[in-house]
Amino acid sequence: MARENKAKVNLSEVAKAAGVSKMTASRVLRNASGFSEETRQRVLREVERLGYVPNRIAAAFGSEQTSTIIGVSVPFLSSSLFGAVLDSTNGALAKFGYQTMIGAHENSSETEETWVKNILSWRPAGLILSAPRHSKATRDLLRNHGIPVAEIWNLNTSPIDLSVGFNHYDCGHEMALYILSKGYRRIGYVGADALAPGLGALRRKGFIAALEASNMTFASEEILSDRSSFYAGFYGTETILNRNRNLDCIYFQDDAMAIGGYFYCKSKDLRVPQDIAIAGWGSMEIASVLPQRLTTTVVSTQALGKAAAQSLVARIRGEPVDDVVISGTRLAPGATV
Amino acid sequence: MARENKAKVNLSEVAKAAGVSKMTASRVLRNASGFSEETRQRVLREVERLGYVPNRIAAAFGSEQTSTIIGVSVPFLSSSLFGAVLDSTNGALAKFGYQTMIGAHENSSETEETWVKNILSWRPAGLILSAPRHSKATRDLLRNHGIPVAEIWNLNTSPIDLSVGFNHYDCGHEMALYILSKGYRRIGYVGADALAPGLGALRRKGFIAALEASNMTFASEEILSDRSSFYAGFYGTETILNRNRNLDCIYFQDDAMAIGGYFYCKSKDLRVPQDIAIAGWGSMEIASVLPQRLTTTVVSTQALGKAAAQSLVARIRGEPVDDVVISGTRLAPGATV
DNA sequence: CTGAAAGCGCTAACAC
DNA sequence: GTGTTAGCGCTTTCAG
Repeated sequence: MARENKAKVNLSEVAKAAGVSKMTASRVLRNASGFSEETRQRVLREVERLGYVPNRIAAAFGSEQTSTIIGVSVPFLSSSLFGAVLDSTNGALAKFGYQTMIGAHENSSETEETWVKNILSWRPAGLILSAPRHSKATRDLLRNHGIPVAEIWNLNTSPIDLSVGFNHYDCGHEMALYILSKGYRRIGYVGADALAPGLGALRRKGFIAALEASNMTFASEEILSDRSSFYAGFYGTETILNRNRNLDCIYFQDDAMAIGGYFYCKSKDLRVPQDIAIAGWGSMEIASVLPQRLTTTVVSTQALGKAAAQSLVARIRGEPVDDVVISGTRLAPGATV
Repeated sequence: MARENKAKVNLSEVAKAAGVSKMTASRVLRNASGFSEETRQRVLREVERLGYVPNRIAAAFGSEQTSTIIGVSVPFLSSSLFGAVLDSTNGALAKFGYQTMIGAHENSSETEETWVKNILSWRPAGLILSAPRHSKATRDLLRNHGIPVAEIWNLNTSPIDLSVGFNHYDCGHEMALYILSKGYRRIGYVGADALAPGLGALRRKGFIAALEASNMTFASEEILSDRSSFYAGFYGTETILNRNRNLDCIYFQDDAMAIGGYFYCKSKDLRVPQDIAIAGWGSMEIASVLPQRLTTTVVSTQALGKAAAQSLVARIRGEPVDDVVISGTRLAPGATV
């Protein structure tokens, strides 16, 4: 089946058919002012009849020199946390009339840089970035372009432009205090971002700071060179417990790993939290059906995504916005600590 | 911080700086032929020096009348199954030099139609759709445009253009035969797509066909008006078991629901599969850490996404492709049936 | 191997 | 309320 060129109807033809000028037709379609109701009707009828599909490429080109495309980059499109962010961001942006162009940076600044360069050539109205760090080239590029940019996920107090994020450091710090308050003293850490430290590393730092304030430190750590997953948590827990059978609590990089760890413990008939306590971060839907409620930090990825979209759009429109927005988190005590 | 207009460097300036014509610079940048190595060096040096960012909007506009944008629509961006599809599709498309523009149709033909109309105005090179059905308007629009379209997820034997999918009907049929072979006779079904039947409904049909061949039918069904989730499975199982305590097996719409159901059963101290057997569809990463291996149909969302991207690109390039590609599925017997 | 001219489909600016 | 005139930054001819 060869590709043919159909759908060639353009504004001129619509205008001609409606007996008006291109300009008037254009105004009607953009809902600008400057046409009578009767004209409107006539133009819209022809649009319908001819099956006219506007050409946004031409529109973006011929006008403001910036499209209604918004580039959104996340670590992985298959991440459950970022999937929710994408969903709410995309929904909010669509309502504002923007289209989402996606990218997966895989926690690599280089991959992100390549993507940014690429996406900028589409003259997007704005960008949403989620990587904890950007290469210098990326930062320079964005600054020079003067394009609205919302950095999300991490809270960046001196953002390129805008920042909407969670305070990961505080999350870790708070969880450490909670765990200490419950009397645990031989605490381990299991993560999976050895190759490309993400925000889990920042939570870990906050956690360690709280430990050190009590003259403690992690009794053991296991940071895999992997991507966070249920199985990584399972395996990491097996490894750390085989090395250090004394642990009475493990803080995990996130809930997926914590749940994996939980099931490892269960598979060894360890009682949670009596034999070993478990804490995660992030909250996952599956937690609602598990036998025990997981102690974790609850975050609203949906709220974050929406807030980011709103801030970015406000910035694009030149409306006043806070440069830094903190998205709330809440330590949710469960039955596993 | 007001938005300024920087990065105004365009091809002309690069060309002038390099002492060549726009055309030559253009050729170098597109890696077309027709320039000397020395010219190439000079142009690239100026590109670097001036921080030139190509304008793809102008390029798409000025040339083939079709961009390198590919529109990809999935039910939800936060779905774990479709997240994986998106990830592999996006990765494959990026390698081919395409950009992904996303949409979430939420299992509504209307939402999809709106999105398709919108996306077509970007003159995409192709589209990937995942909805089981499209509105007539959508189908007409796509046919008239003659744009390459890959319909994924469901296997459509008479696709608009291309189809890459799983044979959901067969999946259900096969699972029914397996369950029957294990001696189960009082089988229930739990789903969550009452409002907008998706492909789970097709698996259910295949399952029923196999039951009917044995003069049986579902002993009980519970199809929630909800979105599939772990909790929906938990709750649906509670509902169906309260209504019919005789069931010896439940076939779930998908793994998320099956896992939710599994934990409901566990919470009631039901033995699986002795008291009640459980089967799902789709395979999820968490299955690797559960106490019992779930009996399910394993599908490769990654393979599907990649295959779809490859077929679509081949079609765009005018290379020969199979119109219909079946992505394999495999019944994986576990410990829950 | 290189360049000049034309034009893609739309919108901004200005006239009427 | 409506039309006219340019021109956005590229690429596609077509000449050299």
